[in-house]
Amino acid sequence: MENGTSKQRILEHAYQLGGLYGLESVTIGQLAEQLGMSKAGVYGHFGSKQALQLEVIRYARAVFLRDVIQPAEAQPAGVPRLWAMCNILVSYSAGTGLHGGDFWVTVFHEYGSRSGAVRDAVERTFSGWLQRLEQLIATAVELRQLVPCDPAQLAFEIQALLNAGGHVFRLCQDPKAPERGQGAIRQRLETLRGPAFPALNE
Amino acid sequence: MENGTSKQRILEHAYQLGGLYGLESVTIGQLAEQLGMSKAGVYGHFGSKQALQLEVIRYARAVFLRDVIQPAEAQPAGVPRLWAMCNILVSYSAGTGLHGGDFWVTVFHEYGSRSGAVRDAVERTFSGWLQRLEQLIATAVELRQLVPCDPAQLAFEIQALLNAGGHVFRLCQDPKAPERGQGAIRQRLETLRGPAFPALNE
DNA sequence: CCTACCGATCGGTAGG
DNA sequence: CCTACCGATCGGTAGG
Repeated sequence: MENGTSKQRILEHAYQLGGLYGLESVTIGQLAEQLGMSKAGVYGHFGSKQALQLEVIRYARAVFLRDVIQPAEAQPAGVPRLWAMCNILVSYSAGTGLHGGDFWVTVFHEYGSRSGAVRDAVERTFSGWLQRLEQLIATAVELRQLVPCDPAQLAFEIQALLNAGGHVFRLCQDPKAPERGQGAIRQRLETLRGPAFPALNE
Repeated sequence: MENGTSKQRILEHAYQLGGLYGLESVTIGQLAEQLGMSKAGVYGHFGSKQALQLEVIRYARAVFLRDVIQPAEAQPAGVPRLWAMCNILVSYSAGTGLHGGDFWVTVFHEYGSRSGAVRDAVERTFSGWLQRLEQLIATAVELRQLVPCDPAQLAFEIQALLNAGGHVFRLCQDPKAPERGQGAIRQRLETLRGPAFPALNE
C-alpha cells in the first residue's frame, strides 16, 4: 500500500475494479491492458487468479484498517469511537469517487452464496468487522454510555444500516442514503442512551 | 411462471443461478448443459444475453409479487400489512433452499455500480419496492397506527434490515440473522407506536 | 517483465 | 429445437 511497485499498482487497480464490478469479474487480461502490461506480467506476481483475489482482500483489509479503524481509534473507547467509525464510513460512501467502504459492500454480497478460499476470507473479514462493532458496544455498556443490550444485535443493525447507505447511494444515485443510515444509527444509539452517554458530534 | 414450457424452465433455472452467483455470471452454455439443451436452443428463446437477463428480472418480479406482495395484501392496510410483508420475507431468507428474496438481495448489490438496461431494470425494481414500503408507512401514519414520521426514512431502515438478514444468514451461515432483522424492525415500529397501533403477530 | 501459445468457454450466427 | 461453427477472451504455461 505504501510504495508504487508494480505489484502494488496491480493490487490497487484490482481493488478498484473489484469494488465496482465484483472480485470474480476482475480478469487478468483486463488488468494487464489497463495497466499497460502483458497478461503474463500480471499473472507472474501471483501464480493463480485465486492468489490474486486473496491478495486483493489482504490489501483491502489494510486499506480499511488504515482509513477507518485507526482514525476512529483516536477517539475514546465506547460510543465516541463507535460513532466516529460510523461517520468515517458514511463519508466514504458519500464520497464522489471509489472508496474503500464500497469494496466491502460489493464483496460481502458477492460471496454470500459461493464457496472456497476467497469466500472464506471474505467471511472472516465480515465476522471480524461485526466482532469489532460488538466489542465497542460491550465497552459502551460497561462505561454506562449505553443501557444493557445485546451487542451482537446492535452490531448487526449498525452494519445493516451502514451497508445499505452505501448500497442505496450507488444503486439509486441518492446522495441522502448514507445520511439515512447515519441518522438511523444515531436514533438507535439515543434509544439506548445510558447515564454516561456522550455528545454525538458532526 | 405457471406452465412448464421450456422457456419457463430456462427462466426458473437462470433465476436460481442468478440468486446464487449473480445475474452477470449466468451463462448460456451453463444453462444449456444443466437443462439438457443445446446453447442455440437456449439462446433462440431470447435473442441476446441481455434479453435473457431482462426476462429473468421480469420473472423474478412476478415471483416476488406472487409470494410476498399478494399474500401480505390479505392483511389490513398499514402496519399489519407492512409487518406481514416483513415476516414473509424473513421466512423466505430463513428457508433452507433457494428462495425468492435472495435473488433480489444478490442482484440489488450486483448492479450497484454497473450501467445499462439491466441495471436500470434492477434499480426500478428496487425503487418500486421502497415506494411500496413508503406507502404502507404513510397509510399507517394516517390510520394513527404510527406517530408522524418520515416514510422514506423508515422504508430505508426496513429494507436495510431485511436485506442484511438474508445476507448475513448466507455469508455467516447464521440462522439467527433474519430474526435479528425482524426484531430490529419490530423494535423500530414499536418506537413509533401510535394510538391505533395493532398487535404484531408471530 | 516479455512473446507466443494452450484448451476451454464466452456470446452469437448460419443453416436446417 | 439441433449441429457446427465464428472471433474474442478466459486462466494458465513455456521459454526466455
